[in-house]
This record gives sequence, structure tokens and C-alpha cells, in this order.
Amino acid sequence: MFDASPLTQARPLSPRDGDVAHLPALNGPVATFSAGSEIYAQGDRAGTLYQVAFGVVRVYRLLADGRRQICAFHMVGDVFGFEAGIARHVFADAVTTTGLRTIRPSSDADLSRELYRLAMQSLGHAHDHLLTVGRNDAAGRVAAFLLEMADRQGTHGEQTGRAQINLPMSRTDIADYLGLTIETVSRVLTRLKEARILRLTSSRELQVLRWDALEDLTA
Amino acid sequence: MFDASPLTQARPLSPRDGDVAHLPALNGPVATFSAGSEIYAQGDRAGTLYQVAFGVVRVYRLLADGRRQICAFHMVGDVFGFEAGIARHVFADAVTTTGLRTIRPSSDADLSRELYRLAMQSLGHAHDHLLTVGRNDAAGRVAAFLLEMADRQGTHGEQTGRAQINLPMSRTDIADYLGLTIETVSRVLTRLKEARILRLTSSRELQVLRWDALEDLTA
DNA sequence: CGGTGCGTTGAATCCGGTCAACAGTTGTGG
DNA sequence: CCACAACTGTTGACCGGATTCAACGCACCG
Repeated sequence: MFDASPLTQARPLSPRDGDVAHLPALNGPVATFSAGSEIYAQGDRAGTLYQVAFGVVRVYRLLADGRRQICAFHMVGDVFGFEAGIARHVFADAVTTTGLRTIRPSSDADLSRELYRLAMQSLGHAHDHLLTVGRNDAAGRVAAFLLEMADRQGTHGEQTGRAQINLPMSRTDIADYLGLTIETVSRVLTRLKEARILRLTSSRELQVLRWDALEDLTA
Repeated sequence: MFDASPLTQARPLSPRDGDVAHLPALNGPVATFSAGSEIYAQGDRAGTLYQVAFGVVRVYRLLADGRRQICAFHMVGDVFGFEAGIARHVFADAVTTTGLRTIRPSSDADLSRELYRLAMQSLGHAHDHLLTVGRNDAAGRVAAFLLEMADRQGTHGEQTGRAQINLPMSRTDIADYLGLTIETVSRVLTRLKEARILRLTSSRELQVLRWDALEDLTA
């Protein structure tokens, strides 16, 4: 459809760019959260940062009528919990059973430098995500989502067999991440299946048959 | 056309405490950019931060086919230019004639602490903006945009006469900020006029007659 | 078994996009 | 000064994609 010019790379910058942060917290104790349990809520006192040891976390904002916008999914190694002020202005809870290490920002120069870099990665991701939500149709958003998940699982571009992606989150979560409805997400996935771009091995697991086709969809 | 008012931005939703930053750069020289001129481009080497002395800046991402998503408008006092890595992954250029002071991040602890806070404000704004783009219809997005502009100009909630909002940017800019088309933006504005919620004094200036109605639209 | 949560599929509706024409403003040059 | 072009913004008609509403399949679990 469109050829991606080298300048305008729409590809999300993978959080693995600087790979998993080597933070002091990596040695700390791991707190376990069961699927669906709250990590923090809007209005809570901010300050603590978290690093995902295992599992998946969703960070989101809510509207009064229940509409939800998921800002990001956080997976192994990711650090989240950055806030501008004294209070949380987003919610965070565990998608699956999740282990977290807490980080208390110290005055250590090297540490805060590293945390700054990680926070800027969050900002970069937010910008990327804004682009996909604001300027892609339903198919493009789902494609972008799948490519992001593949990146995170290190299976992006792998040949058949290794091209497995598993989705730890529900259709509702995906829809709320992409600004769509669950029905639309479902329909796009079946259309991608019918177009031989994906193979849906189960509702939470799929195979990518044609990466290039997926990338074309994100335009 | 753009008066540099004292800018007492009292944010109702997100607690954006401590407005204009008191940064050392405030005393530095101001570089002037004419309307439309580029400040930096995607791929440029990152590192420099900027503070707006006067005027308006748009920060955006581009797709290969020209589609654009504006991430943020920056006005007097705002600091922008934060990046995760060594290279820019967004574009920035002047909407109107704009003056900028440059900030080179030093090792000063207090400065970096302040810059960290400002960077986190950018992250918070990105999350807010993602919510409006992802979970609001056209009217809700335009309403959210107008409320944001009013906040920035310190006219939010003011009675008739002071309820003037001026829009330094074109309809195209607004559309690319909200993930809409210029036609839709225009239609929403005329509908808001017909509903006696706004009064359009000119294409770049309007009056808010009913703030509550605007806020209801954002749901 | 029936209940519940999750996902898929279908049909009808509607909102926003697309295409097109037109109006208002600014700027340029004869 | 006027004529014209170029740009920006508005409005209309039509269309299509995403939502809405609804039914159904399926796995899991009491």
C-alpha cells in the first residue's frame, strides 16, 4: 500500500532498545499481585516506581461513565509509576498474576539518570501510541498492537513456528488500549485470519504468517 | 497577536502545580523562529531542551503518506524537547512567530530535578490527550481542546467578556491534534455556535458562553 | 446440569471521512 | 486601485467503516 520511507519510521521504539534496565531494585524483594488486583489508583499518593519482575500490568485512565483508555501495557523489565505531581492521575493493575519490585528514587545520580531515560521511553511510547490511535483505522491499530506485542516477546519477524504471539490480555483490554470496541477487534482479527496474514491458534494465541502485510496495515 | 499574559494556569483536572518553571535559561538569549519554520526534525540529534519565551510550538509525528499527529502545542513557559535516546523521534516547528530559550541539561541537581518534573508533566499531558483522542467523539475532542486552550490562556470559567479564547493555530493543526479532519472541526464549531455554547467572533477567536456545556461534551 | 464470562458473528444505524463547491481573506503585481 | 491568485475556512451530499444491539458458541466451574 505505502512504502515506508526511512525518515518517517512509524515503528514504535521498542522498550528493549536499551534492554532491561540494570537497576539496584533488581535484587530487591518481589511483591505478587493476582490477576485483576489493583496496584494503585488515581488520586493515590505518588512517588513509588515499580519494575515488572513477571506478568503484565495495565496503566489506564477512566471517565465518569466507565469508558477506559489504557495508556500502556508493562511487561518484564519495564519500569512504570512516573508521575508529575504528588498524586497519581492514572490507575494501574495486574492483567495476569504479576510480580513487582519497588524502586524508591534516591539521590543517586546514576540511578536518577537511568530513571530519567526510562521515563522518557514512556513518553516516547505515549507519542507512538497516540499516533496509532489518532491516525490509523481499526486494522492499522490492531496491526500496530500485534507488532508491539511481537517486539516485546522478541518474536518479531521470526519465521513460521517461532512467529507465535500470545496475548496475556482480554479483547476488552485490547479494545480499550486501541480506542475501539471488542467487536471491532474481533472482526479485524478474523479478517486478518481470512486474509492468511494470521493463524489464530486460540483466543489468546496466534501466529503471524506475513509480517510485511501487518506492517503495511499500520501505514 | 499573542499577548504574553502572566499565565496563571489553574488546572481543574490534572494537578499541574507550580506553573512557569524558574529555570536558569529564563535569563538566556531568545532565538526567534518565524511562523512555520522548523525547530528540529525527526532523526536530528537530541539533547537540547527549549523553553518558549513567546509564541506557539507544535510537536508532531509524521506518517509516510503525510498523515500527521500533533502530540502537543507548547506555549509561553513550556519546556519541550525531551527525548529518550540520542535522536529526535518527533518534529517541532513554530506555529506563529516564536521565541525560544535553549536549555542544556547540566549536572546541577536542582535543575535536573526541575526538568524531571517538567518531563513528567509532558507524560501526563500525553496520557490526557490519549484519553480524549481515544475515547471521545468529535464534539468531545473539540470541547477538550477548547478547554485546554482556555486553561492555558487563563480564561477558563471566566464570565462573558473575559471568556475569549484565541486560537493561534489553523484548523488543520487542530484537526491533526485531535485526530479529525478540518471539515469535522469546522462543523463541530458551527454546531456549538448554533447551540449557543460558543460565539465565533472570527475564525481565530471565539467566546465561550456556557462552560458547563463544553465540559459535559468531554464526558 | 444451568450459570457466567469471554469471544465471535450478524444486521442496522450513525458518525465522521471523502469529495466537491463556495466564501472570505490576504497578498501580489500590473 | 483593482484584478487575480493562493490560502484558509465553511457548507453540502454521499459513502463507508465503526459502533450499537443482539444472538449465539464455547470453555470453565459451581
